[in-house]
Amino acid sequence: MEKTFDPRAIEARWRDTWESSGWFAPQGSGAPYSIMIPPPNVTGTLHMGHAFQHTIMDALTRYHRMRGDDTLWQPGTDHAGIATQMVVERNLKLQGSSRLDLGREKFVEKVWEWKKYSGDTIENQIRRMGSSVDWSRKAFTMDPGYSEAVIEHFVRLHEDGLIYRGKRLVNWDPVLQTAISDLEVVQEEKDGKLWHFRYPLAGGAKTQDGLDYIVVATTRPETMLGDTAVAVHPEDERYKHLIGGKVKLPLSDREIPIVGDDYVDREFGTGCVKITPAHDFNDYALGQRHKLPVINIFTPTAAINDEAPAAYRGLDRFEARKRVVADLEAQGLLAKIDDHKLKLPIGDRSGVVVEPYLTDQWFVDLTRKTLDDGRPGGRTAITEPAIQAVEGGSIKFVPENWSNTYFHWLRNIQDWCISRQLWWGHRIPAWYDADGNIYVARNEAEVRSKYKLAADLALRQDEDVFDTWFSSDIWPLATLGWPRETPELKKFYPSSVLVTGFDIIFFWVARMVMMGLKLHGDVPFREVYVHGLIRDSEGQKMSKSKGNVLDPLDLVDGISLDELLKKRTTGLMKPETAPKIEKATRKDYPAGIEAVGVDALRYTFASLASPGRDIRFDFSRAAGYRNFCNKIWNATSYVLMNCEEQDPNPDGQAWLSEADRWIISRLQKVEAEAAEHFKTYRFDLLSQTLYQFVWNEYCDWYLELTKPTLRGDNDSAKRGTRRTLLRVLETILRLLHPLMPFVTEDLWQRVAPLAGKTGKTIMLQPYPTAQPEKIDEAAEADVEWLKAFILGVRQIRSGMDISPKITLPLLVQDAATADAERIARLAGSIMALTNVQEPRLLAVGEEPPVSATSLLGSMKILVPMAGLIDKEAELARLRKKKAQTESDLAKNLARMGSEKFVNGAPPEVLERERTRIAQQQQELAALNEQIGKIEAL
RNA sequence: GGGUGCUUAGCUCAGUCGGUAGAGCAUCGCCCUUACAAGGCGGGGGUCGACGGUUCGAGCCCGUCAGCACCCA
Repeated sequence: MEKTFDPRAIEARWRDTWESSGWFAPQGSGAPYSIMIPPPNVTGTLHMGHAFQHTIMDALTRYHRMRGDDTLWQPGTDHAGIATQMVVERNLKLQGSSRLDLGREKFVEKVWEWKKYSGDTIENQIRRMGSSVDWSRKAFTMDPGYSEAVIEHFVRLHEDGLIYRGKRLVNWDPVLQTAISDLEVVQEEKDGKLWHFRYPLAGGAKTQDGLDYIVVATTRPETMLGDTAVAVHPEDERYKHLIGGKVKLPLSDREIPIVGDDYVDREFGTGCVKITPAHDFNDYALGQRHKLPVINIFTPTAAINDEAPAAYRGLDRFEARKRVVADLEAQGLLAKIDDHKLKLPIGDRSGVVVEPYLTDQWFVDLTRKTLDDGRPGGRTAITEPAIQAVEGGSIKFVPENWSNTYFHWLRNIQDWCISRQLWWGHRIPAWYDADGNIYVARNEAEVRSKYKLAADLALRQDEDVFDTWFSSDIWPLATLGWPRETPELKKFYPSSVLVTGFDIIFFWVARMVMMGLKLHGDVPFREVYVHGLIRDSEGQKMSKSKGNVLDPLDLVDGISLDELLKKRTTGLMKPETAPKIEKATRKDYPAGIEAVGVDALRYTFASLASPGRDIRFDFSRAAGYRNFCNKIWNATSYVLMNCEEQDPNPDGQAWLSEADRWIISRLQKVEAEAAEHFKTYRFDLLSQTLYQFVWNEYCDWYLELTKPTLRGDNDSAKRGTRRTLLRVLETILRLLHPLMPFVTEDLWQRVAPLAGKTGKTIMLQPYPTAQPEKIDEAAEADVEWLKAFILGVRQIRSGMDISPKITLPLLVQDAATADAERIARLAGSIMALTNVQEPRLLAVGEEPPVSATSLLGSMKILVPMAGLIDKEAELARLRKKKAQTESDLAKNLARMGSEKFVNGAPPEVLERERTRIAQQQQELAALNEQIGKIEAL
């Protein structure tokens, strides 16, 4: 065996074997278990969040596969309409070309090229991480079959009257020139201005103060070109009398009405609000109530269009703002400018301010109870069932409180705008004739037959594509063959669990539930495990622009500082941030990043996966788990060295020592805990339990305790120990395998045959389960006593600074019968682990020589001081111990002295307290006696 | 404005049933002892954000406040 663990070689050895052997495909004879991967966007490469999420899914998948379940992990990728189109457009721009230069067909070809590149990269990353997805079923949201499903999805909803086309105010991204949904708009707080303008009153009207104008306040002066009213609160004494009158809209020379509406906040600004129905959602609603005209003043790129006065036409919205303000000021109509904090709606993809904009779009009805024709509306048919699925427990969120987020959103849901003015995506299956009639069916031929259209009637397909989420919302269905009733669909739908981040509960999770129920009558998954976000060590979100991203494979393989700097500083949207990024990177990773291997990285993710919490990624954790892998490697090396071909008669009679029975007993408890942690998705506790058991119990204590046995000459005991070493190790490897697949497979291949196991791979071996009958409390108590005894001796040695090479004499005073019996049985272990001579029990009344002392219950462990021990050091040690004991004892005495405690606490607590006090008093007496003796020297 | 989560050792975090606070990393001392120096052995380090309440007893339950993060409007 190689001396140290080399993750690279191991990973390379197993990756291909697993996949080419077909072991990732469903095959168990047990119950179906399935996980649908949240399909990564084909926008580039996978980041730490993906690696984290995939670790969890793979751990679950491997666990259930090992349990014999018929396990499917469905892989695939998402075409991610806007996001991918943007990436390709950016690349074109670098080459001096553009989407419009190429035209739709050529552009889409380019995107497919990119998709191939990005998709391959992503697949490769998934493979490298050891993710056991069933590649034979890999899917893409624009595969032909998938596309059919998307069309079916739309047509069915349309046939049920749940899809409509309408002219509505939508969020318009003037850079991408497409509508986007509410969810794709983020509100950002910015410092802005509040401009106050004078609008002259028409018809000689006057305010209460005798002014011939009113003042309106606005954060968006340019929209006044589209104003069609001024609104005041109907109860506002200042303006009440003006309602029904008009103002002369400056610059446009239109007269617009003054209306009263209680939407107006009297406290805000002047209490007079300009109303622009075409460019503000609230104004639009108010306009509808007052039947105001709607004047759209923007082009699709948010420049001023021909509806506005000639002077402003063609100006960009921000340019127009300056001009409007300047012109009003020139006319003496600018009253004042205040600083103002405002919320700006920003497109989450383009990063620019989006405009409320009036266009024709397709919507999914999610809000109507009943349709005009009496059929159920979207609220009844789609939204309510999705709420009920979680309320009624058909779907369970883990952690549970995410269901509140889910409910809140669904209960306040708006109709969903699903059309996008993009080129990359599923073309909407709707056709128009020259008269603007709309026909919806699966294809043009079906349109003609369905609507009985003449063969020569010219039809034009809708240019728009679907919102990406309108295709990913059927991911659990379409990947299994829906709308066809395939065997896979029957078996693996609903999937067992969805593993996802909270950021897409609305975008994706809720929509899958809605559509799964609507289209297939059942929920898409039984549980939703919601994990946190991966952040950097400072708690910042990782992003390219912040320069703090980590490529998971750079942790796996390691990366030099120079390489890392290059990666982080090239291709930045804002190249001027490069020096700052460089500085921060040099600070965080002065020597680059050391390779830790896949297993360690996965284990790190698991250990950090505490529920309801974001994760600060800390490299030192990964390094620690790399060491853990090495520890397992070396422990295996020891076991093999001592077990391989060591026993000519391995099946012979075996006697199990206390240590053997102890580790077997402990193993049962660990197995039970592991099962519990998997069930509750506590990968952090799982990793901790296994780490603790392997390192602190198996390696630190058990392996050490086997040494004297294996050096001894009791064949039966040696055989028992070898057998236990092997069997426990083999079990440990299986326990760890879902979290660290590579090293466990590699080691299992060597260990399993010796442990009497056969099989081509660990990944299809049964996951260990506890056998309660092997729990041995007596052996556990023996070993706990032994550990305490050994610790006592070691504390003396360490406290006295005695070299580990010196074999110490050892005396024991005041040993109880049970202690004496244990000493007799376990002396070999004590001697081996502490390098002492055989302990000698002092007879009753026998005066011991002056010694350094450790207490174990009522028993004193003594190391005679002659020639070995520093008087002052021992005194210091004893006094420290005494101080601790005194302080604890004082606390406990105070508690027992409290009447309230004595009267109120249950008897068992009081009993425990009394025992504790008695022990501490005894200990204190012993310490005092010992201190006195040494002081007297 | 409404909501959620967080605040525990120098750092990153566990803490289940309310019963004397744990891990990893870092740190200090000794040790290259035949599985492992990516290691072994031993040690130090905490007013559990603040205040109040419930309780015999609170890191944990309740309330108020502060700070941080996120979500929604």
